[in-house]
Amino acid sequence: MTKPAPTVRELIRQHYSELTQSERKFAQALLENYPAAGLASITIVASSAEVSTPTVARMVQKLGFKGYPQFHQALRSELEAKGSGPTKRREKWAAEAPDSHLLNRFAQTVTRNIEQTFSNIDTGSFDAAVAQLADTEHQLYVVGGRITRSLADYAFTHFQAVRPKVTYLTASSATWPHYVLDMAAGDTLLLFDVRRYEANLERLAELAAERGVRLILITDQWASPIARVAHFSFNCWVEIPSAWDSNTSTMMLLEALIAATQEACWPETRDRYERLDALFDLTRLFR
Amino acid sequence: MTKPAPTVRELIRQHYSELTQSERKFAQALLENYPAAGLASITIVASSAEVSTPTVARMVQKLGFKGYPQFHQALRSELEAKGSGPTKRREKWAAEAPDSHLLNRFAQTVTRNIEQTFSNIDTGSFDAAVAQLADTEHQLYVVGGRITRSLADYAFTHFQAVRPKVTYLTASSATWPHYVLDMAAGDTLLLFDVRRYEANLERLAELAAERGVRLILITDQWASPIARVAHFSFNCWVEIPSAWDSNTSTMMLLEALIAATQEACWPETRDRYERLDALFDLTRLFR
DNA sequence: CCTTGTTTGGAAAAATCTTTTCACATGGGG
DNA sequence: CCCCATGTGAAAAGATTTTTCCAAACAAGG
Repeated sequence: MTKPAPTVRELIRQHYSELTQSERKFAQALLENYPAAGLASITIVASSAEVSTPTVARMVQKLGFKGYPQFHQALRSELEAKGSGPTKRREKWAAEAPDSHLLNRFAQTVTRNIEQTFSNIDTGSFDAAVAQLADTEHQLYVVGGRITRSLADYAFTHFQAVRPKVTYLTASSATWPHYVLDMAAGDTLLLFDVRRYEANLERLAELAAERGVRLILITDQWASPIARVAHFSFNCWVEIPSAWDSNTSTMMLLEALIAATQEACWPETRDRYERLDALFDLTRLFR
Repeated sequence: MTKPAPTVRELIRQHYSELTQSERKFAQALLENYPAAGLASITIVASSAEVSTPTVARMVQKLGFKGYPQFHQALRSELEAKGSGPTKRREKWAAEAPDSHLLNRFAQTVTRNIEQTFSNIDTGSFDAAVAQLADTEHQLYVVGGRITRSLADYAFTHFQAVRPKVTYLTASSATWPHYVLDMAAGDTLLLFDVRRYEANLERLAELAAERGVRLILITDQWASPIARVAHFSFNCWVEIPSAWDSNTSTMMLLEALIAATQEACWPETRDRYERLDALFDLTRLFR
């Protein structure tokens, strides 16, 4: 069984009575700004607590560390543990299944990907991209790669319901130039490109960018080369222990964009949904 | 007025397109364990990200720092500012965004859906369904509804890579009888049907069931009527505060099925992937 | 006022870390 | 197929940090 590894904070409390005056001065400074005040070099840390370097060195040894680097390392480990701590780790996902069941392992990995994806979104860019997607004055084009084509398709289906002037660039890249023909400055192109990145897509992005089209790129954590010319790019963590990549986080980000766009386009969108429903009812009558 | 001093996270996003491959590798490592992963010495940080020391040194200069110590200092300042801020640290998804931001609300709802979905999966059925999907003796058909068509398409793309004998039933339900013609007992039909449930799909399911085809249904929490004739059904929680349903949990379940099927079909699947890669390389040569 | 034991910080030596240089590797373009 | 541009890491050079040592300062008791 492994020992619980006491935190530096606990160690200080524990050894406080043995500490000398200067050492206590440093201990106070550290506790008042924990743990940041202990993460610099010993010289900086010492001078900002207004004690000498050897005082700090002696003290960390009293706490049981071999030297300052070990003390430093301990603080960092604590911080790291804390970083992954607040995220409520679900032990088991599928009810009565062991942790080792593929379902649980898969759920854990993908959840981690989702967390990473969302915590790395810049809300400013997100809002700006949504404003772009909600600009119904201009055309919105959607395109995806070999795998992400399905996501582009999903995006198209929903955006078409949310707003007018949406065009889906078909899977066959041979026809893409036809679409570029009609692209105008101010239009928006929503691209999906996860590895392995496709040269055709990149070329399309360049052509569109040259014509003043605003590019919104949804890519993976390693970033497609298109990121260079895109106005907004969003990175999705997609890696799973498998021969292919998981697009659950991609899907979730896409849906977030759709939800935000819908909100931005309200109430015109509500009107569209009502008309759409009416149309579905009509097709049912015909049958 | 002092400048807002961008965080290192922001700097990385901002300069991401200029970064080289190894630099990105380090950037990823840092983002995944932020900021602890950047608070050690440059040598330690570099080796734990599996890049060389100069790579890190060059990168921090690209970010605008004079050297590694300045970068280190910036990270510590951020940490310090965070620690002295409001102690009430609620779980946030998008960094530095208020809880009320759509992104965070959306993430919370969808995460709840995912939890519900996965904790309600019966692992026995899951394993049995996977065995069915991995049965390469028989044909596998995939079909989806108006919205879930994209998911069916995604499923098709991946299952086609994993195993032979996979057929995608096109969007146009008028042609579905043609496919039914060739369905045989023991074949598998993977159906997606979330509300609003489609009569065409139900009719197709009945026809297939009559012919001894095994039905695997992926539906929503309220269950499509097809569940009555399906051999396995999986319910995905899809409700979000919106006019449409979220299919992130559906996507995740689908990917879990693909991952499990891939594992069940190994090593034939590996062989297929290798051949697929070779074919892609060939098409690149043609261009 | 002296003595003794302890604490403290300056300074130098030792160790470590950071930066720069340079040669090799890699991959795209002619 | 070769060449060139760019990216990468090994290693040396330089800078900093960590540690050790020691003398000065200090407090308490005789």
